[in-house]
Amino acid sequence: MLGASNRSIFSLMDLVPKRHSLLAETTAILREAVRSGRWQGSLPGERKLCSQMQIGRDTLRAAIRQMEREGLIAPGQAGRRRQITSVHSATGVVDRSPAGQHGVIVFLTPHHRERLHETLLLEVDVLRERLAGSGYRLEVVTNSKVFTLSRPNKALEKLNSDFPADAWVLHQTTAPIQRWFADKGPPCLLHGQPQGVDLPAVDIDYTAVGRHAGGYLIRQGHRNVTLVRPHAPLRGLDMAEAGLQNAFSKHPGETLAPPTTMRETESGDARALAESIRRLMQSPRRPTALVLTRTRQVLTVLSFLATQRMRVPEDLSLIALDYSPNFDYIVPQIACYRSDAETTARIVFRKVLEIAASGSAVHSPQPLMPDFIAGASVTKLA
Amino acid sequence: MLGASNRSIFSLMDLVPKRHSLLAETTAILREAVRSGRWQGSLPGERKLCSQMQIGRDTLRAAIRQMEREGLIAPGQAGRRRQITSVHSATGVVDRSPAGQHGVIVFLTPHHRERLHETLLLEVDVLRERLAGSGYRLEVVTNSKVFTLSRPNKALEKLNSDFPADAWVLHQTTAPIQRWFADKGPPCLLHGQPQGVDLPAVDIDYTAVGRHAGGYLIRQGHRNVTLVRPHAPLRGLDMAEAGLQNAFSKHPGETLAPPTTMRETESGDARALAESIRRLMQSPRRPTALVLTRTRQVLTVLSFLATQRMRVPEDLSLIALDYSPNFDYIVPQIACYRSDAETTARIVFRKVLEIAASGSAVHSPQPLMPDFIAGASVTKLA
DNA sequence: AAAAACTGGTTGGATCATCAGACCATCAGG
DNA sequence: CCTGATGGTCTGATGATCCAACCAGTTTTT
Repeated sequence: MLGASNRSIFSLMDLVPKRHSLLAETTAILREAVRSGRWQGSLPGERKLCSQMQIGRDTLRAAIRQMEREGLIAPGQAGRRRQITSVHSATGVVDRSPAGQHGVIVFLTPHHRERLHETLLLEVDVLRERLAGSGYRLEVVTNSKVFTLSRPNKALEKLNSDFPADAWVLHQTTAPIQRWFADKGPPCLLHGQPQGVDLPAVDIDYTAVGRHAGGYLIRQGHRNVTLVRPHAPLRGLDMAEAGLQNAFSKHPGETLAPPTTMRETESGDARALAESIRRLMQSPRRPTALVLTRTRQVLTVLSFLATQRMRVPEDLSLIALDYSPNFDYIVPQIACYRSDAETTARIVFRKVLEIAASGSAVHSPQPLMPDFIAGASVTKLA
Repeated sequence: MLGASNRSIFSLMDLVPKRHSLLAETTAILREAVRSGRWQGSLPGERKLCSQMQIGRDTLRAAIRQMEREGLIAPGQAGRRRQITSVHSATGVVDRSPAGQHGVIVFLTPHHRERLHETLLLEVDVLRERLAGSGYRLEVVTNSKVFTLSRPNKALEKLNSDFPADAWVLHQTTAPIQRWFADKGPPCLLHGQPQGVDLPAVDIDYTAVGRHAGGYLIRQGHRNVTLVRPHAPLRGLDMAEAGLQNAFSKHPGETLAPPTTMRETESGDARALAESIRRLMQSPRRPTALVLTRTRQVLTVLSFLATQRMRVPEDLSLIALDYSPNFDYIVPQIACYRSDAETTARIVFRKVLEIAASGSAVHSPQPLMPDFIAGASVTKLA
């Protein structure tokens, strides 16, 4: 008997207390009330309603805004009461996650699973761990064709029926995918920048990062800078580019030429990037510093420069807008922007849990700002 | 009934959302855990507990204070763990709860979680995913002090009582840890080489890898080779070293000087490794090729050589016994040995499931053999 | 026996959800 | 036209929660 003493009947899951959001509860109750035809035609006034529900007006309005998004209530007009548009529940948003039952969250990413960025990999793992503690299972869908199709609706419907989930986490998704989810898709959280849709999102403030990097390079004396970005049409990249441009255009006391942008080929191939860098370094407008948006670009550029017997930062400065633990193993320490995977995972976890439980969530109040690591890969010019 | 009046069937109560307090939930959960005899004698430390429960320390302490008032827990004393006063049914009465009960598997690794090798990270995630599908939860214990202690028994006992698990996966564990588990520890699976104990293990055949690498270098004309290994006393490293030596000593028709070995400093610091490489390259027995056992060494060596305007493979050939997806982004493609994380995870999954269910498992018949990727980082000498 | 690590206790400052109050422009109805 | 109700927006206050320190003891490790 003693030999079996270590067998545990306890799961760590038992230890994780459930977090409740007043907003989520409010939304659920309000949705049910509208759906069951409690009010005909229009809602009571906000002030009266929140006194009835014993909640603040902000909370009530957040819940109402959410239902507007779901199409249950028409957008409000000043002076008039809100109109109820539909009595039947849109997409059957039933009350979810009765205690003990297992829910499913799907994480959708364009990358191959084996090629997932280590920070993202860690984030997914932490997320999976936490979700398991709250009774949810995380499915990771990688390398789906929905990212390559120009008209992905059919594929998305199929994907959605293949993976019936309580909520989706959409990582680096394109505009058409986001639009489909916003229109008729299941509850979801954007892990990346929204592109013309109104969906809850969690992401880094790439504009601020780009601007900071630009300011730093300017202070270090760099006037000829090139940003290297992947081919993908992601808004985060646009923001980084805009932030960088902004830093150069708004620089006081001196008129600076705007930084240039180099787009990678669609394949993201290392050899192709190396060839582009070679041409760039031989061009008349040879930059003194590169702003890299992906950690893999750091490896490619660094190793390519080595083959040309060029040194970082003497011959070319590098600054990365992303971070990888591998940077710590590179000898001229790479100047970069580091965000904590566990922190991000925790935020995503809370939001996605709320979304899975209530159907949607309030929008993130403030974007994440990573820490700047001043490495030795940027040299100070005279 | 149909003729019922206009009088509303709705009560105002329906509209009032419930307010939950995290503190109340926490107290309830904690109380139940103590009452059911989850921990014997004393509670885990506050910091560990709140990380497990995913709550702040203040919240946890408030809950504990409440239970002190109830008399379930003795008042705390600085320096000592909290004692459970109400000893209730300490007998291992296994209340076989309904099906679907979660088991717990613990994955023990010496590395920081943020520094986990990407292949291992992927493997852990796949393992967690599969285990979740079989009703098990994977807990990852990283950076534990049991790896640095010369006599870790006490710490292991504490660890074991803090994490009651059905089975353990021991990644890169030292001999004393393995001995403790073999003697009185719970069921476990070694993810790495056994060191003087008889425990089920899953690992790569590093002897074969080392021998193959040696043979390949010899065929490419290299006669002066150095193996770079971390400081850790792991048998896998010894095996790789022995395999390499073996290839050189058994080479037919020619008597070769045995390859040398370079041990990293204990910290595994990039700058320290770079300094060692510098000395090595200036020594009279300057090697023509390095055999690297860790992927991070590839990054450090590569980037350090670049600072010296030395090129790979013209000035120094590199071959890695390990693999990282990042190698694909390095321009002279790194010769390396790649093993599939998903395959490894599948094997570990099956074994650990067997161990968790039965307490032991048959020993693995065949060790894993990774694929050799013939990269351009090894040059052919005359 | 000294050093290091861990323990409960305490503090101050952050963030966030929520609330309450105020102001405004708009609209309906007299 | 006036008046009151309505949605839209802003402010500051508050409490729950978290986090990073620091402290003074105790245990563990060397």
